[in-house]
Amino acid sequence: MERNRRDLILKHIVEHFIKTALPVGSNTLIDTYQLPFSSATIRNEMLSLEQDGLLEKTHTSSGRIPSSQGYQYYVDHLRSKSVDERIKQQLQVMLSQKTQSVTDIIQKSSEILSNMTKLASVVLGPNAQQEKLMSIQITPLENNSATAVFITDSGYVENKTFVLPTNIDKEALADCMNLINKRLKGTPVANLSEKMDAIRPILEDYIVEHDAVYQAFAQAFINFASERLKLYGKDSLFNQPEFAHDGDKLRKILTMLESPKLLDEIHQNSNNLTVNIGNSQSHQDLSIVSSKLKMPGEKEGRIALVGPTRMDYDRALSALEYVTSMLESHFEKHAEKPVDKIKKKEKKNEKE
Amino acid sequence: MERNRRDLILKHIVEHFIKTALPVGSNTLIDTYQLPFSSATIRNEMLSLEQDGLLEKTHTSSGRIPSSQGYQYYVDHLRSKSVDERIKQQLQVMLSQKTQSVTDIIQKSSEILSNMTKLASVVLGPNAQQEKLMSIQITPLENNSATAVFITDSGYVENKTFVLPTNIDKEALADCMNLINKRLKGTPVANLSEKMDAIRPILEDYIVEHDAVYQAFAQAFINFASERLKLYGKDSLFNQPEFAHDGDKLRKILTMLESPKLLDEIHQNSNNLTVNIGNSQSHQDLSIVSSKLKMPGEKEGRIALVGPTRMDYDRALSALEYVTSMLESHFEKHAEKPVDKIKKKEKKNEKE
DNA sequence: TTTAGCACTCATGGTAATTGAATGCTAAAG
DNA sequence: CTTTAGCATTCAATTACCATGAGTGCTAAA
Repeated sequence: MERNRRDLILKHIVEHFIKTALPVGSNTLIDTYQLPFSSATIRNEMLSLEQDGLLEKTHTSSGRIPSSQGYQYYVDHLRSKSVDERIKQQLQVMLSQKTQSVTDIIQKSSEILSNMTKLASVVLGPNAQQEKLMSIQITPLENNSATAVFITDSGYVENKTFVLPTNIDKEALADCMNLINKRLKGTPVANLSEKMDAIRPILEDYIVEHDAVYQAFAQAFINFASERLKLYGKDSLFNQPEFAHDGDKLRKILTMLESPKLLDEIHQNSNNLTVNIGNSQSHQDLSIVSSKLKMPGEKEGRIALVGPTRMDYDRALSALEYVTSMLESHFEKHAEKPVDKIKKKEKKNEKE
Repeated sequence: MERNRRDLILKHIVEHFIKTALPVGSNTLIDTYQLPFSSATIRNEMLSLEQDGLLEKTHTSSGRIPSSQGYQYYVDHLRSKSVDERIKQQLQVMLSQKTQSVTDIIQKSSEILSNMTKLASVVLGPNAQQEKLMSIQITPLENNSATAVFITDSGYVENKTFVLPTNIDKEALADCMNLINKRLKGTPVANLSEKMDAIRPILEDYIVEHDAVYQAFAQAFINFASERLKLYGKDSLFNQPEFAHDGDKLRKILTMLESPKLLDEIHQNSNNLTVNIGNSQSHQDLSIVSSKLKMPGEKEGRIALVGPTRMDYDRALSALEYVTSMLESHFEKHAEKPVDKIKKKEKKNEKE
């Protein structure tokens, strides 16, 4: 009973503060939630909660706000784990659309998440370093140039356009491409530069400035190394009152959102679901919740929601859990019973 | 003589206001620039300038700030057209590096511009609608999926990953790809959906859910339509005093910067060099200067600098003009005398 | 035509004075 | 032993007020 009241009060404080962004006092609490205790009782509990490090005061005679620990406790024991019906709906509608690529789906999911939670959502693709190069294709364009397209086994595409001599022999080009393809196919991205080194002598036969080409390719490979990251709903953060009238803070956060530090922080987590409340060395007033996402082909990515420490953890976590689990089962389902898109000519009659 | 003084005063007011972001009064003007007139004279001129709509007051007894017209007049007649040496240097260093793709070069130029002007720089690629499809390649990946890569004649690459049946026949896939390739190669992006329609009956031979595939491809083609846009140095704007302590305004601007309206606005200009001072319906306190950029292959893009109405127009315009003209001549030079990257085996001896 | 002088305006910044939401504590009531 | 009522106290936030000074427009003299 006692424990219950304590928890109840903490829960209400956290949730009320999440809504209002204002320190919450004993009377407000009673008035809004019609608790069957007196303000004094609440105050006593709050004092105890504060002594245990779950609450904080902004100044001597202010209401309480949750501390990081308070949030953590709330997340661990108190949140209601209720998934917003609108998210379920939207996700279902989205997933029911056919002909979507994996990245399309993830992107749209991320947008839904961002819209519904009013948080910035970050998608971290699988680490390209572990992927294998599937194909290199060089396509001659008009005007003395050619585009090289690199594809990894998970379907990640990187491309680079080069200027070529006007009188380039197409055969030589094709030869060159075949050579490179043969040697590099299947190589993990991480070992690409190494392998490039090995072909270098052979390259010299085809290419005058083999050093230049080497560097150019190496550059393209480095691009693979940069994490594949998408950021959605950055704007949502603007509407958070804690940032609205503090241009300075807002600025810091926005720059931070695009810094690699954030990536590191998210990427380091390998747990299924992680919550990072204000611990973020990158910025104090920021919290990150993230979830692992198994993608087709044994690849693993992460989806994260980033927002102010005072974020609606219940909503964010529930939504995140729901979305990732739905996505995973969707991917599984479609791996087993794939959409019959392409068939042999002979199978035509099986249609429908 | 009179006209001269008037202009001189206007010039100083504009430039001083650009520096300080503070309304500038008669005394300040004399003190800072040691003008050989009395404050009263300046005041008279300022009054006249105000009556002509070139200056404004923030309140009855404040100094003057330039109006949009004032800026416009300054841009048209008063600016010194001096190019910062550092830009020349940086650009030269950048261009001297070999093995850079066209987009690399443009991107880096844009970054230099943004750094040097402290403005956000926007790069608008050529309108993909006018480009022709050069090649469609479908690469089967592991795990029942395949990536389709579309390349236009200017080297723009679009890709899409699909899930495929586990038991897909590679031959059928190759056939299908060859068919699509044959029929679609050379088609302007704008006519792509139309042409797709034509192949539809043939597609049915290969593909069960030809409608799904049709839609999927159509979707990819639509992506071409979306302007190819890069935004750099957004952060630079944060440091502008007019936004620094007005989170609300900053928010509006940032959202605006990523809205399609901006694109439209930039894209509608076809002039060599355009200045858009506060006219922008998208946002009042924003100015856009943009310049046409001829890219290799008769393609045209635009580079724009976006910033507060109170931006250093001289610096911005000069830098923009300089950079675009340098880029164009660089592209021309390398079209005529291209880097000899690839050669036929037989030509090996010509090396160096 | 220019300038000196002057009265006037008004944003800016600082210092009270006031308010009120919250607290902690004590002592009584359950 | 727990809860509650009552009360003095604290302190952020709001408001009021005043002084400052940069700036203006206007008039009259140079």
